Amino acid sequence: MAITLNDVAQRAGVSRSAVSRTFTDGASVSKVMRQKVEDAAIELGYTPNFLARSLTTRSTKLIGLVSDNFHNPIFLEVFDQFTRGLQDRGLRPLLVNLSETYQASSSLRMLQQYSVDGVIVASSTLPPEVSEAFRSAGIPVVNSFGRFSLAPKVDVVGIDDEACGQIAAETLLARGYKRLAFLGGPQAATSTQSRLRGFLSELQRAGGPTPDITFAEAYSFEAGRAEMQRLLRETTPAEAYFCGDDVLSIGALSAIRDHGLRVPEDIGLIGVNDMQMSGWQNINLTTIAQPFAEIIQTSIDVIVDMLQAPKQPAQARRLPCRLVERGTHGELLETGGLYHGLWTAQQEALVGAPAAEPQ
Amino acid sequence: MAITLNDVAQRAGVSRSAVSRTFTDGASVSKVMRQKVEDAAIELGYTPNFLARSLTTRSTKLIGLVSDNFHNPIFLEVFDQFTRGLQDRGLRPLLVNLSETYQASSSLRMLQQYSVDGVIVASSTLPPEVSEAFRSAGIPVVNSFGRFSLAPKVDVVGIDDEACGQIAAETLLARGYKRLAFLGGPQAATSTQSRLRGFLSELQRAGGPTPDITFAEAYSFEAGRAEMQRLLRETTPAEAYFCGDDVLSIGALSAIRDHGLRVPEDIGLIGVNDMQMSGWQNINLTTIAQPFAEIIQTSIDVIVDMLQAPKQPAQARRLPCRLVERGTHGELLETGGLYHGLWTAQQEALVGAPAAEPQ
DNA sequence: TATAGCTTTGCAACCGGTTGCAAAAAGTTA
DNA sequence: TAACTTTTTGCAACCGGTTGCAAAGCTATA
Repeated sequence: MAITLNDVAQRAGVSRSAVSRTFTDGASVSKVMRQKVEDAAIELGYTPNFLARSLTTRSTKLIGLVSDNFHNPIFLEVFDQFTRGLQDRGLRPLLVNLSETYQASSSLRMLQQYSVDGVIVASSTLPPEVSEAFRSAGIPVVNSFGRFSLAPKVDVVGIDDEACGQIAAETLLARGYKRLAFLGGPQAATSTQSRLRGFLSELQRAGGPTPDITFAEAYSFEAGRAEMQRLLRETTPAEAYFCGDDVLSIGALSAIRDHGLRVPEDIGLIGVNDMQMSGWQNINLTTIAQPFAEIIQTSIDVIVDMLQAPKQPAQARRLPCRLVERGTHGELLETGGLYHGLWTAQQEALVGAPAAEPQ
Repeated sequence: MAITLNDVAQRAGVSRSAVSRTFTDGASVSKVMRQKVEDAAIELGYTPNFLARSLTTRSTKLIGLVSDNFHNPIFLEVFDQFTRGLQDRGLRPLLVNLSETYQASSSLRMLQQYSVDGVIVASSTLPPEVSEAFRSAGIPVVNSFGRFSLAPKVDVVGIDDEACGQIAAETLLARGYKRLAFLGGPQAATSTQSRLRGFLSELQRAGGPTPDITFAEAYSFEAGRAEMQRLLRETTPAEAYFCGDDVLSIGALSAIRDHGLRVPEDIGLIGVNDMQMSGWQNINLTTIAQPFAEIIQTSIDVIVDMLQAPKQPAQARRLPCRLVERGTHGELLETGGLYHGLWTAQQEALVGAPAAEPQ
């Protein structure tokens, strides 16, 4: 059926090893030998079988890409960048969809059976145990979009969720909003908790108000919309909301408008992520941008390094996020220039400098 | 390092074949033997190596999932459903991102090297040659979202793009719009051409107007917005537009609103796809729904069948699409009930009955 | 208890590659 | 040309499994 090493060897009248060496970088083959083999290979249309090769080389170039975020539009961008980044380095993503019905443990076994070289867990909502299971099994793993910690059990690349909450607090305070609120993602998600913590601590530090706190059921349009509808129906709405993420913000936005209120005049809104859609002119959401490209690039770098030198101590890396001012928060109250300069300096102090790594 | 067959055999005091048989369905092993082996396997934490196995069984359970649609939000839903559907059948998606910088031919070689059992090309924009290359290489392939043809070279599962254009024409005509226009996706895409053909033929049949015809550069928000901006600036806009797809419609929508016009009062709009976002209350797009779940399920069925009995003659399947009426087209002009009944009957005649398959 | 028939088991070859080792070939130097 | 290096090559074992085949073990029947 398929052309094998043997076929080529026979055709070229050389040994199997010679053919193998021709297709192995750094192996010793003379010019004329290489020529003979390549001619025969081209003639027969031979390409080496990676999986057979992997048996002896112990490297498949397969990377498990596991995620459970198949409903947040931002993840299409994430998958796009991951697949391209991996391809550029000669690695192949084996995609695992870890929705609730699928046991994380079965995905571990499955990826073991395929001898993946490493695993990228791309999710801000999966529990850390998922990534940790891979590490205990001896598989290099990096948790992208995971939560920062000083002594992480696995490598993590993400943003500084607390700083993110602080930026939101500063921004809204500076715009003069008095009654603030936090409309978080799922309460159990670690990212939600950290952002809330940062939000609260900055409000307190600045002597700001105590915000209302509620949580949406998911990082989704429907959940954001439903929760905001409930708030508008059952409570006196706050002047501005710091929302769990962009898609949730957009849901909240639609509820507010349906309720006859204007954004940002009646209610201000600030999201997190800066997905492409947030920049669409009919959405135009003020948001805190995650540096997706950098997170993904760094994650791939980390995995590639681990392939070469496994079992370094795990590190958590946090990358700075930044405010993207669009149309869903109020205008400056103070002179733009002055305030803005101040704010930028503060922000840099907070998140701009590389975070100190644990030991 | 990893536990192998040999380790288990030794531990259980049996032959290697015995261990292999224990983990192979339908092989002959006595109860006590199986017990011994399973005990040892559990004790050591053994799982068989799929790739080694694939060498002899010639089946990797790997399916190449090839796409270039990493910018259209609809494809997140598509990937979600494909990965789950494949997982449910014990297959693993090896993802290939075929953006323009990547040669289709290199992806063929790559998937050959990984001995994939089959390939799903999920794209409405990739040229048919991409899928055909896989088939010529002897790899089972199905082109999801591909164009229907009477004598296809590869299996195709998609919608009836012409019927889709007809539905759009009927719908807009029935709403009383006089000046119609087609704002297609990339002119080169086969889906664009077929939808246009259906749109025109139905207009002609019904004695409708001759529409303006333009094309956006891509199926994207920006492209739709840019093209609609140009139309508003340089032409007298039509009363209603049949747009290439939803994301493009949303771009057009934003341009129209920015231009101070109302939808649907000043301009009507109808898209294609019915992606989740189109149902969001702040978008609320009238659109022609593609039966994504069915297309994906069918595609997987087709591939699975081919794994068992390869090299049937290729078939093109087209699944019916249906109108989803929301807020971006005008109200009925005739009495809702009567007209609506008529329309539904017509629609069923057009697309409801399974299309006759080529021989 | 001997015999036939079925089930279970291990041996050894194989899947498509890689690689350590020693022999052969080629290149250097005197 | 002989002796010594260095490079190239093939042999054979191995990676982690599967499987055809024949021998061994069992059960049923006479």
